[in-house]
Amino acid sequence: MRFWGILAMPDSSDKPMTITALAKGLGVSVATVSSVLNHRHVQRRISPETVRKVRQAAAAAGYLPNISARRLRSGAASRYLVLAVVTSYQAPLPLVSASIAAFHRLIHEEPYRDIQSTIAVEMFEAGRLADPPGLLDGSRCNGAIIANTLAQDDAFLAASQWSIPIVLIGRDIPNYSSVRDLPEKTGQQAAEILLGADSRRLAVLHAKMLTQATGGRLGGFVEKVKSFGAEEPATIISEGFDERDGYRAMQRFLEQGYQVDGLYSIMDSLAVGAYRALKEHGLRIPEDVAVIGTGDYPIASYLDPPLSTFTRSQYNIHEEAVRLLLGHLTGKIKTPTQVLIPVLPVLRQSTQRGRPGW
Amino acid sequence: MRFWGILAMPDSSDKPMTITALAKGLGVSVATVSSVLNHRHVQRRISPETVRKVRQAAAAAGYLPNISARRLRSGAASRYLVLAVVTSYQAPLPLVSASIAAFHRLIHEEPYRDIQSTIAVEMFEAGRLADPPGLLDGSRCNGAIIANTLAQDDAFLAASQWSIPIVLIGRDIPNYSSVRDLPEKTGQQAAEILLGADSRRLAVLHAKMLTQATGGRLGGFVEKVKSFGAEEPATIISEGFDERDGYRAMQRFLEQGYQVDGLYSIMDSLAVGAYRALKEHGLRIPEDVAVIGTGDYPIASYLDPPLSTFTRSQYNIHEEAVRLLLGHLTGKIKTPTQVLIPVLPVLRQSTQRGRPGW
DNA sequence: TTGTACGCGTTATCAA
DNA sequence: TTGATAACGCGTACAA
Repeated sequence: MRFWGILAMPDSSDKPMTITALAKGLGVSVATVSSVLNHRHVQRRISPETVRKVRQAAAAAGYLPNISARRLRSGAASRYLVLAVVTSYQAPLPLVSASIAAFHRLIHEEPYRDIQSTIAVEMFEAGRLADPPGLLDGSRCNGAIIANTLAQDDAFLAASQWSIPIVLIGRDIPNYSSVRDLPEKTGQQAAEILLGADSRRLAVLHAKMLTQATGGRLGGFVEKVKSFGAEEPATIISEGFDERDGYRAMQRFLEQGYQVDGLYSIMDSLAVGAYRALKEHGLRIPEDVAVIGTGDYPIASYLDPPLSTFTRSQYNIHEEAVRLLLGHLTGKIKTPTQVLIPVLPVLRQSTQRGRPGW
Repeated sequence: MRFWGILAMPDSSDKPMTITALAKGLGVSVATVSSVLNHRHVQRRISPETVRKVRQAAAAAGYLPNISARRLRSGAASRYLVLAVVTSYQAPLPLVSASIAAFHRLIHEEPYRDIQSTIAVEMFEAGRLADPPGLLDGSRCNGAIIANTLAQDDAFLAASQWSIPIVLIGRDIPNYSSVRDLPEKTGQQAAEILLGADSRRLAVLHAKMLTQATGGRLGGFVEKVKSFGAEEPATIISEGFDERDGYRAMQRFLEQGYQVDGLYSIMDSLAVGAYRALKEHGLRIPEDVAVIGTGDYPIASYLDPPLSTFTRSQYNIHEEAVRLLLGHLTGKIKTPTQVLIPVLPVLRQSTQRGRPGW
């Protein structure tokens, strides 16, 4: 009987298998094990019997190589930067790909040409940014972009000291570099546009979970409507962020008999769902209800009618964030830097109401 | 004189800066440098002067910590698996997030609970999968999912021997595990559906760059139309994959006076653009032109009219790929395994033509 | 207030 | 055909 059984034991306290342990168990040297596991046994002329034994033991023990050790040993490792995109499980994922795309685009540009890098995606439960290990002490990455934090996460950030450069997206915390837009401003503009389209019974559609960005838009919108002296806007709350969520929330709202002639959707995806609910209720856009979204998703201009919205600042935001992070890493930027991205309205047909000829 | 780390020195032969070199240059010990760089100088009671010197030297030299060494040293490192998602720059990025999402979802499920992992995103120029270093020899990751390969990449794969488990998405190569659907079948079904909707002047819309999946759909479609004895379908080729590309290609096609009463779009995103071009040309969907897409993007059912398409197998594909990879890593799966994901039509209004009452 | 030495898991070199 | 050992860069216990 072989004592490999130990290793397959689900007891999580046991150390992961290493080449050394494997070698000891088999009574051979680490060099032998290593060469077999790396297909170098031919050139090293290991006996077939040993090869078999090693392979079997490795498989039985569930051996997996330690990548950090391999990289360290390989030497090339020291030239690799590990850059992390940190986001919450609850956030819409396509936004992550905006950062990844920006990383890969920029890393090939001139000043960063000879940086070798790995992009890692780390995720945390919304509100529990403190959980993922190795972030603070820099044992996971050389630098990180952190997005989609909630208030608790921001508090954690404000209280933490990092040993690696960090760039925040969508919020501003003292001593951190950050990139964001002015969400309150966006909300205010949305209100102005709807009011300017002669809408007076306004409503705002947003997801249950609010970040600093979406919360800011909501706040700016409500505030502006009030200050205009108009009726306080109705609030339509969806479960999640996608089209279906928007559809359901809007449908429920209309079924309850609420009236609306101007709708601000905190995200374009929700507006897509709202479109359908409105149409199903026989309401015409923009004649009966003017609609404006946020984000300028690619589909916005292909909706029927084309959706008014605000520029897709996400792309710029992520790109600027990557630029900041690389700036910090290369020493070109030395102090915390805040970047503000303007958000501009893109007016299409969905808000052309009461203003023929626009 | 100062030397600049990784970046500023164009001479790529110089080694990156380490704390050892830093310490030597300053005439202090590595422990001192390390403690300063990790904010432990207070507890270690390093003199302010030394702290200042170390910080300045580190900044001047462009010192960046070696993450592999840190992870190795931290011990926790040995429990981390590095899992890579490998895709091409030219592929649509949201697909990447499908894999990442699947990883993060599954890694928290029961059998994998105590696996700690890092998700790395590696990208290559389409057709040059051989370029990114460290993939083959397993010095970058413990396992990888590879998607969006072109023919050249597939040839490279067929000829390579890997030291880590690999799962391919969308193609099938001997000795590899893979997950895919049957694209030819999808194309054939699309043809049947359009022909069944009494369309006879068919066209197919696809991007210039074809993968095994998109090429398969195209082939299956054309073949089926021919075998039915109908006129050979017109081919509409777009530059890229997004809505605008679809719009432009379709618009050009219609401007040249081509007639069409049934359109198969290889991807839903292209169909979104085609919708607008068709409407702008005064063509009604589905009365004048039946349309069917592929992918069941979330917006498909919110288009006007709702778009017929094929199930969004991407999600299942990526999830199954992750499952396979984890299976290989944990030793539960020992031999190359091929998984086929069925692709089912989702019939909505855009193909309800000539069949009132459907 | 600072320095020395060890070990993390690998692979390559040299020796046997 | 195989084994012992150095080295990769880092952080820290222990020593001074």
